[in-house]
Amino acid sequence: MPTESKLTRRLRHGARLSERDIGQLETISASAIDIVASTDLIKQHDVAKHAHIILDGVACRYKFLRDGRRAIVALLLPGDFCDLQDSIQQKMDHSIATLVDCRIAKLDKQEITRLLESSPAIRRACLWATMVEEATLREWLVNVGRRSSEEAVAHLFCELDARLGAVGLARGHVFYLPLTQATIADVIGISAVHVQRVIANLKDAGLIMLQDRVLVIPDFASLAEMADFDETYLHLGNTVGPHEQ
Amino acid sequence: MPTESKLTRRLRHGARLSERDIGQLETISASAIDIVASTDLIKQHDVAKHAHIILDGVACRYKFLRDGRRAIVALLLPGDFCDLQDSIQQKMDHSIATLVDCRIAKLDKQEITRLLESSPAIRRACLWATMVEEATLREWLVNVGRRSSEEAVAHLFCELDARLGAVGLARGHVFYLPLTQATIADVIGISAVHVQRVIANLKDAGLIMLQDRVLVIPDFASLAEMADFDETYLHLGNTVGPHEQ
DNA sequence: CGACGGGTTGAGCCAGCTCAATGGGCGTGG
DNA sequence: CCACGCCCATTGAGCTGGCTCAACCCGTCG
Repeated sequence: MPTESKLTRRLRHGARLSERDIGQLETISASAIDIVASTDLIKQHDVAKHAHIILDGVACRYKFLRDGRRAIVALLLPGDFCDLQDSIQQKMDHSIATLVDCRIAKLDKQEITRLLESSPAIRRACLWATMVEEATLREWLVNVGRRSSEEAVAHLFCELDARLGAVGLARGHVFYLPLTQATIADVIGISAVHVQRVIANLKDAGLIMLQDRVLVIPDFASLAEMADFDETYLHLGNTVGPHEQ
Repeated sequence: MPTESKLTRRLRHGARLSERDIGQLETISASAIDIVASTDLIKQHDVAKHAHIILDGVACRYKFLRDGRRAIVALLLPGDFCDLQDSIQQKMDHSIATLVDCRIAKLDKQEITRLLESSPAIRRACLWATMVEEATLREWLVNVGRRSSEEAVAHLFCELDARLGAVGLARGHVFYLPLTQATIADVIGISAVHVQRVIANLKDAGLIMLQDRVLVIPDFASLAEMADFDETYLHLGNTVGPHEQ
């Protein structure tokens, strides 16, 4: 099945899905709509009416401080839920925006409930996704709080490689990196110009190649080593699905 | 009821609990045991066998980097669950340790299941607690990534005031602060020496008083203002329970 | 009484910041 | 088709918040 959606590919890592489950997910994926870059899906203080699922492109959760500083607190990649739990909740404590053109499925509360009640495997997969998201937040906190900027950027690249690889968007440690330096800066908590210098250093050290948004990690082990990257927190372990092709 | 446990007090913020629910929670609370400071409850890479609930004292989630740097990624206060979801999960991606002497309830998987299935209100409260934890992680990420060290420490104090207040451990913006400067440093991602200077500045500015571990916030609004503290993310809004005495 | 865990203080250093200017790619309007 | 503007990356120069190292102090506990 060459057309299996990113959502299915992602959730396969969280639970063993039946044919019927996959059918469900594919139906949802098929309903996705296009949304252009830099659109807010939900704004802080709004009440979430639907959940969003990214099928193509990249979005982020972010917060602004009064003086305009921005912090990005999550990157949402294909296969990721944006607000499974948030949509149950009351007021959003952050905003969500697309970073590039995206294809996104929207589910209202009813559809979410129906999805969650349709099968234990799907429920398990969604719970898994939530836990992975929380674990990722913790790892980012380490990244921002205790790693040098070079380690932090390297760590981010390792994480993206793993996460994109898990949905088939990275092969052989080569992938399209859809982030501007300013975006990376707001993820790591440093300035945009410093991102530039850090990337230059990583290039000089031969740890990465990056041109026209294509990132190549020639020796993943070295990069992971300098970044202190340990992918346990992504919990991709129980990969069940086919590593076809 | 002067002896209502911190667990009950905390979960009241997440759902309207019945007498029966409270009975459950009080039974659990009564089974708590004492654990001395600086004990690991669970270590990274272990598989969680039980969930822990803090009833007294403070614990933290933390991670070490290879070179010994430490990052604290959560503070666990009375009424907090340590690992509701983790205990469903496989390998821990972080450790949990007590920071001071604690009273802690341990639940094995069976007891967790029984608790969650005992009532929808309790289920809702636990879901709420999980979402608040995630929201707190996001706010910390902002703190560490985009706030100055003074703002960050001030923000932490505001958060602790709100969280401790929610379980009756802070009154009139005065509370016992059970953290060493080194601990605060690992929360904020700065050095212990610098914590000292930051606290000195906050004192000089008249924003806090701190002596013998007792923190007084004479003018909460001012501190919150400089810290850019907005307590939405703690979702204490739907307080239902009695604000007695 | 010595050791140890915290807090406090000083001095010098450096990672990462700000400000500023430059250049390329691309879309839009004339 | 060109010109303009905008977004993004790049580079230089000087500044500073927070760091490290190193004392020293105090209270507590064995």
